[in-house]
Amino acid sequence: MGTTEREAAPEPKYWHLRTVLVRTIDGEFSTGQVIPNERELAARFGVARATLRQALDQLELEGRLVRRRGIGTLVAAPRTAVPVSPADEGWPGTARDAAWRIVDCTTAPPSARLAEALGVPADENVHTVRRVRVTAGQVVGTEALHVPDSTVPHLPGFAAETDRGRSVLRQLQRLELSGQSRAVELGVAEAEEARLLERPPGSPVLVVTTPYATSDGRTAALAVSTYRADTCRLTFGETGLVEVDEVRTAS
Amino acid sequence: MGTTEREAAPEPKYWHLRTVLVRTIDGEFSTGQVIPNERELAARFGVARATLRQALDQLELEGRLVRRRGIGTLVAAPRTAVPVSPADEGWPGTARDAAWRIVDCTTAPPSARLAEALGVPADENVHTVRRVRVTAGQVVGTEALHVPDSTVPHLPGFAAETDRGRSVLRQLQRLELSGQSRAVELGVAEAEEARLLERPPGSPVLVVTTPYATSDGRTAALAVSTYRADTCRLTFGETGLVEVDEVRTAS
DNA sequence: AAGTGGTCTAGACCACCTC
DNA sequence: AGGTGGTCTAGACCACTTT
Repeated sequence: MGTTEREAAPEPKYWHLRTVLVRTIDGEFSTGQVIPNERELAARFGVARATLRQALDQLELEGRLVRRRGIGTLVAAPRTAVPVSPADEGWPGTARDAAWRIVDCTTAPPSARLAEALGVPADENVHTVRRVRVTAGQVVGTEALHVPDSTVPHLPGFAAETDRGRSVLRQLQRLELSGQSRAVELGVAEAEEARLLERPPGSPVLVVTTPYATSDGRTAALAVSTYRADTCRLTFGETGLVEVDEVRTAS
Repeated sequence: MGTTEREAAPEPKYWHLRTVLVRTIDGEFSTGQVIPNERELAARFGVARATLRQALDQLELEGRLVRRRGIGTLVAAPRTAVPVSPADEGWPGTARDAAWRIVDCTTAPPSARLAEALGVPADENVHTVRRVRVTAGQVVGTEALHVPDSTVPHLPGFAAETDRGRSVLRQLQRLELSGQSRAVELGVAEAEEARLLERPPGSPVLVVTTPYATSDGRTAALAVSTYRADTCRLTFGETGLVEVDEVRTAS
C-alpha cells in the first residue's frame, strides 16, 4: 500500500496529556489516592489549566478519576458491576427488592411521547413510580416506572406516596409480564435524576429502556432507568456475579 | 415567611443555555438542518464562545447535535437502533454476517489482563480479529474478538489477514458456544477504534464485553465491541427486526 | 478567501471543604 | 483562611470545507 508520509496529524495536547496521565495513574497511584491539584499539574506539564482539565474530563468520563470540589482529584475504584437482568430488577421478580428504594409515586396524564410508547389515550392517568437503586450504600441508578391506570385498576385511594408505589409494584407482580427487548444508550442526568444520583446536572448516565408486555402483546408498563456512567458497568445475563474485569487494552 | 436566604442554587450558565437550546432545536429546527454558528450563538446569548461550547458539548453527548469542522452544527437524526443480541452478532449464528466486515487479524501473546480473562498461559498465542459493524453504509461499531490459539487449532498457515480472520470465525461457529453474560459501560475511542469509527480520539463509545464459554465452562473467546455513543442505541432481546427505524427522512 | 468548528491561553471569580 | 475543583471570559491561532 502506498502509505504516504502523511506528515502532521498533530495530536491535540489534551489527548497526549491524557495518555501521559493514564500511565502516571496506573503506575504511581492507587485507588482512592489524590493526585496533584490542577494548577500544579498544569504548571508541571506546561499547559493552561483549561487544557489540563480537558484531559481530566476524558479520564473522568472513562471512570478512571473522580473529582471532588474542595477536596481534590482521586483515582477512582474500578466500576461497580450492576446486574440489570430482569431477575435482578427486584421486579417483576420478588427477591432483591432491597436493592431498590421507592422515593416517589405520582399520577398524571402522560406526555405525548409517553402516551404513544404505552399505547394509551392521552387522557388516561399514568402512575410513575420513582425508585433509586442502592448498592453498597451508594445510589447508582434511578428508575421511572410508568404504569397506565388500566394496568393496575385496584389501587388504594389515599395512601402515602411510597405506599402507593408499593401497591403498583405488587399489582404488576401479579401480572405475567415479560420484559425482553431493552435498549441502552448514553444520556445526561437532568434536574431530578441528577439530584437523586447526587451528581451535578449534565453528568453522563447509561439509560436503559424496558417495555413490559402482557401475554397478548399489550404494553403494560415502561421502565426508564438511568445509571451513573462514571461508576457503573451494566451486566446482562443469567448470573448476577460477573468476574470479568475491564480488559480493554490499547496495544 | 420572609425572604429566604437560600436563594437560587445558581444554575450554571451552560446548563441553562442547554435547556434553551433544546427548546429551540425541538421547536424551530428539523433533522439535518444547520443551526447558527458558535460565534453568532454566543453573541446572541451574551456569553463567551467557550461557555456556549460547553452547552453544545452536552447536546452532542446526548446525540441531539452533530458538529462538523468546516461545515457547521447540525441537528442530529434520532439514534440508530443497533441489535446486539448474540443472534444478531453475525456470530456464532450464521446469518447477518454482512453487517460485520473483517478488517484485520493479528496473532500475538496476550497482555496480562487478557491472559487472565481468557484463562490461558501468558505465552499462548491469541488471535485477535478486528471487525467493524456497518449499518446503512455507516461504521457504527468495532469489535476485537480475542481467541486463544488452543480454541482454534486448525488454522491455515499462510493466508491474508482477512482470510485468517474468516477461518477463526468459521471454527468458532463449529463450537457450541454460549455468550450469556455481557457487560455494557461507557468508554472513549482510542487511536485504532477512533480511526475505524471515523471519529476523533476521545469520542464516547458504548463498550460491550462478551465472554464466550464452551459447554464445560471454559472461556473460549472474548469479544470487546465498541459502538458510537452519539449515534447508537443498543438493543438487547429476541427480535432483531427492530431495525426498520432506518427510514431515511427526506428533508 | 471566507467561514466553520477545534484547540489553547492567561486570567478571574465562585462554591465547597478542611483546618 | 487557605486550598480545591467549577465556571466564565476575551482573545488567539489552527484545521477543515466551501466558494
